[in-house]
Amino acid sequence: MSNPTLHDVARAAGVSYSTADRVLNERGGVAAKSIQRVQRAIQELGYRRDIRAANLSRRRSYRFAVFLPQGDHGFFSSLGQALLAQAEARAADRVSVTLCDPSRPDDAIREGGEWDCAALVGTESEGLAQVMAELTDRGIPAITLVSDIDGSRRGYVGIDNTVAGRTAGRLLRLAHGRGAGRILPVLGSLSLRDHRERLDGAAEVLAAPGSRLVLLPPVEVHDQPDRMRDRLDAALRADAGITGIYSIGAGNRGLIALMEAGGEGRPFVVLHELTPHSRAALERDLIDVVIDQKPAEEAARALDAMRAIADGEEPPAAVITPAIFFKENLPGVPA
Amino acid sequence: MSNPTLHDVARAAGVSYSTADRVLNERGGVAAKSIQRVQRAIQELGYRRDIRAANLSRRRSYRFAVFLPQGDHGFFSSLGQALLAQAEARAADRVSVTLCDPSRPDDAIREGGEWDCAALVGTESEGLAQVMAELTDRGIPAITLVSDIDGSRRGYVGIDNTVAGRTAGRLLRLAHGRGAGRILPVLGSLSLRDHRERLDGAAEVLAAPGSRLVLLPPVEVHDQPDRMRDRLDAALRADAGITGIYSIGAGNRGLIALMEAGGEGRPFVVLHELTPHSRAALERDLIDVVIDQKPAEEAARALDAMRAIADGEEPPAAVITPAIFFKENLPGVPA
DNA sequence: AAGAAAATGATTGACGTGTTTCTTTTTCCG
DNA sequence: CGGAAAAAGAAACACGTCAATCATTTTCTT
Repeated sequence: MSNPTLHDVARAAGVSYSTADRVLNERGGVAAKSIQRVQRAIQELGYRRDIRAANLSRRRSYRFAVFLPQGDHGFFSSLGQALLAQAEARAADRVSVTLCDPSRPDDAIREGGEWDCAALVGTESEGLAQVMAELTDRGIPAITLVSDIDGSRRGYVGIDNTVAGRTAGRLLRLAHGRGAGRILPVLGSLSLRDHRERLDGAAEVLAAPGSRLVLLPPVEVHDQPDRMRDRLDAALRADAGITGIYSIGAGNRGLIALMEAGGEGRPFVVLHELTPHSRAALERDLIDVVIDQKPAEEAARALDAMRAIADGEEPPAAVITPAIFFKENLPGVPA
Repeated sequence: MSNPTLHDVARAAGVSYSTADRVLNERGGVAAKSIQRVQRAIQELGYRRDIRAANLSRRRSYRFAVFLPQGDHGFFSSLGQALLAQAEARAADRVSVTLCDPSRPDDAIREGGEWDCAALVGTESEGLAQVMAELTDRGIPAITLVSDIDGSRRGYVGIDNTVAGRTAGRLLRLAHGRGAGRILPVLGSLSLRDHRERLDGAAEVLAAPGSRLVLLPPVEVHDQPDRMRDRLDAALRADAGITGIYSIGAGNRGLIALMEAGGEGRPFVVLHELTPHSRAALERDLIDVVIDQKPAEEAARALDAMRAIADGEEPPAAVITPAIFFKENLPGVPA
């Protein structure tokens, strides 16, 4: 039989449907002997519960919360949009997503929210620990996005930031051929785990045998475009030998503006996240490489993982391979 | 109402459930006026049929066929495995996949197969046109994978091969810095559309202003490792100035063997598809870059598209962004 | 062995849609 | 106006599971 039902299982086990159901759904009150017989029948028949029928019956819906920092941050907003778009696309599966601001712990939405799973974007913001505690308190499982967090969580969806850093390092080395150079890393803050990991990854490759590149001490710009512009400008003036820039975090508008003003002979620039700004900068040869973590895919995987958890399964491993964009391989604008 | 049912629609339209059903499923025998009223109600309530309930009711299953060239071709076999694995993962959605050999037109499987949708891997093989005719004949919709095909098909899932070629070109330019060089393209056959597109993409970038690279005439090796090795060996001996190789198709075991034997001072090598061989070669510094079209993702998108078509929807656009792998950013071995 | 407790069986009505059959109402046409 | 045809309604069963209730049987306890 291609698709045995629970009735078939019950028959094969020599018990009633009720008993099979009690075993399957762990309702208790079943003799050990019967449990074994049912489980064996499940094994032998290769029974798998029809999730569609089950969800239909229990009027199941998937209510997910995503705690996403708000504000002027291109990547986060596009991740938010991708999440909402994905939820819309899965409306037939009764998936809904609520975006929450982690920095407002007493958010009304959060008060009333009854969620089946939550996702935390792992920037070490103030409210996040509080949110985690609250979720644990209420027994709501959580995964992390973008950057991992220590603590009890059920899975991580996002890129491997160390690998991303290594990628940047490799690209910088490629761009320098056999020549020497000085690379300036710019990041939001050293206290952010994802930034630190990227920096470490890059450092590893730049320090490897055969490299004639030097990684300078990182500049912290707190993801702010103006600060990015000022600090970077100062650093470039102070050290005329800088041949490469690795922008690890956000605030790249400031970097791009500087490159635009800078004239020819600019350093080789690698940065993260494909946004309208960075895309335009690539096209205009103001920067060289964009490493993108593909918010759309990340959103899809995040919902997959949260759904699996809500269904009581193990979330699938979801390490996203970041995309590398040059001027020449930009994706077509979706029609 | 969050999730209106067809009953709700019927009530809102002031007709019976039967009539609403007749309109929804286009069974005919409904007055134009009623059709309009029902459709308006669907619009206003934002009704969407619950596909799970619908599938449950009609005992729906998704039976897909994939026509995949067999034989000693790492990528195709990993794509095949990925497809089967994906089907297994979606067993709960009643998805099943049958792999067929396009070069055996009288295959027993193919004879008896009743499929809801098919996928054709678009290598211009002999049997493929016949398969397409057969499918059209039977009214089975089809999509293309890996390489597009002209003709009546409902969608394409895979990478943009022209963009992939441009990517290779850009990487080769990067690797040469401002220096000059001669690039040797190696491909299966110029009659294969995907190979041609990749070559064109690379040519475009290598011929762009500022480039000091020359793209040599392509060598055809018909995806065979020994031929790859022989032809490539001959070409490298004939032209000592070759500084880069772009391997567009398969048969890379021959290339890798040659690089291994070749000693130091080898050219910069870009090739396609991450396989155990190419991975090992990257790790051992025998080649430099692998452009991968991610068979697992391709399989997932292919099933998404086929399912959408089987459900009578428009398949989602699925242009996959190829991954670029260096030695430094190889994905971890899945645990 | 009687009674309590535990285990099991039997049955029922959802969930939202598909599908069929049969009846009733409306519309059309000569 | 009468009859046929078209349109609409009503009802039932199915799909596989969940969840609850109630009746029955088995097992355990004293």
